[in-house]
Amino acid sequence: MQTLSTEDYLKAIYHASQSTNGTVATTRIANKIGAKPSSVTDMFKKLSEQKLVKYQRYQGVSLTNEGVKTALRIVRKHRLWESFLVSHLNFNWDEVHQVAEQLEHIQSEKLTNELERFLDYPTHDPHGDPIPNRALFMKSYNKILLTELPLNKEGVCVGVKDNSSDFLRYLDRRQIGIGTPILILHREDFDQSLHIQAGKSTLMITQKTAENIYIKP
Amino acid sequence: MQTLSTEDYLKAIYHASQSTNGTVATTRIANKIGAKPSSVTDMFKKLSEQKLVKYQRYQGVSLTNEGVKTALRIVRKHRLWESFLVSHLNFNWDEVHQVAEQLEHIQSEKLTNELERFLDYPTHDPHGDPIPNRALFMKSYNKILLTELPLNKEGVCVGVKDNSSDFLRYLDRRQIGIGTPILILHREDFDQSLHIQAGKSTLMITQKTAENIYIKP
DNA sequence: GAATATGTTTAGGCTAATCTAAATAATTTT
DNA sequence: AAAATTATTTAGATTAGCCTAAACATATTC
Repeated sequence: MQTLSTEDYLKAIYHASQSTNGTVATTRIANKIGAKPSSVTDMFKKLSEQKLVKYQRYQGVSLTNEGVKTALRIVRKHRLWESFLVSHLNFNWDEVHQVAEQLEHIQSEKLTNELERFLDYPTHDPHGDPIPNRALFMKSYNKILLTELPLNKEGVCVGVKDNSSDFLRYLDRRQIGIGTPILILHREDFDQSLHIQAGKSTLMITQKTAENIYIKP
Repeated sequence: MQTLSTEDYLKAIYHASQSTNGTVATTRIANKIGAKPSSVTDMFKKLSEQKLVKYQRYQGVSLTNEGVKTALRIVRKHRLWESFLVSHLNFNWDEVHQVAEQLEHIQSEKLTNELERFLDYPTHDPHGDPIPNRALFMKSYNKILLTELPLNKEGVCVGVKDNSSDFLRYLDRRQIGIGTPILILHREDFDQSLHIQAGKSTLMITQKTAENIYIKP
């Protein structure tokens, strides 16, 4: 049985390790969690005793198999709750994160599994991220960044990299969301800004925006 | 903003004070919470500083108006979640308590209010207890104990006093639930056991059982 | 490769919520 | 109303999770 805090650490380590092939540095987690590096070191030791991470002084941590499982159980709950909030409780995709951060800690296997059934076994959350199933297995689309989409080849928006409220609301205003078909009409060499067709409207977006949109070609 | 623990104390004090006209003794809360009386004394002092309770050494506590409001907000969440679990997630009425104890601490007004809308503004939870509305107002039936129902006068089961899983499952087996019409056919003077008509079946129940069933005459 | 900068850990403290054991107040019994 | 019992509070300790400041490794720069 984990505490709130250890669950937060495991989830943070899991997410951080996705982009770094396994091992994660102390400061990285300190920033994610909002704690000082010294506190993170303490927690690394504690998690290490519980065999949830492998830890060597000055070398960062990596999750053990048990640690990955625990993290995925939390990710599963987080994404199921986000889906519920959007599909049944009128939440917008930029509002769900904070509440799901609380709901992901609720301990009840029956609750999680029944919620999944009630939502009809969703495979992706409102931001396009894959939801682990009961066996903690998930498959993600093989997606690319919008910046990598060839000119005049149609793709579909299947996710976002930046989950901040600011970015998501910006996309709302541009009428870009999960499922929106997108086509690059022109790439401006000068500043890499893109002229795109998104759904029915054509519009201009910056490189920074394009770098945060995932596309299935 | 309250901690998990202060919320538990406020709820416990609220429930205890229902049967004692306001003031509640230290030991009473210690038993409810599962803590030692000395810990309860500490918490009473803390809640008193926050003006959520009135506390005088050796005289027990009573909730202030603010304290009552905070407690009712938690009761509201608890009962809404219980309703959700039973109506949409296939939970039985004896299984919901433990999970609702966790869900009641989730902080999001929007979540609570949207859940209430989604459930179509329920007035009572699966055990027949009234659900405070957004303004924290609730009205309960004027109900009596089954032991007080006159012979041959029909009433309807509208709640239970004992919420233990054992008792609720016993009622399930006897096919007694919220809404079941009940009639006392005969009262045995010797041991106060009752011969009753419950729905379509007639059966025998002990005085102890009858003392834990609420009836609207 | 020595000097500097950056990242990490250790040592020692703090707070919230709990505990045990002893002291004190209130209540009940004789 | 004194004695005995029960309830409550105080004093001092413990644990988890965090902090700051200082010490120590590692990485980077010259």
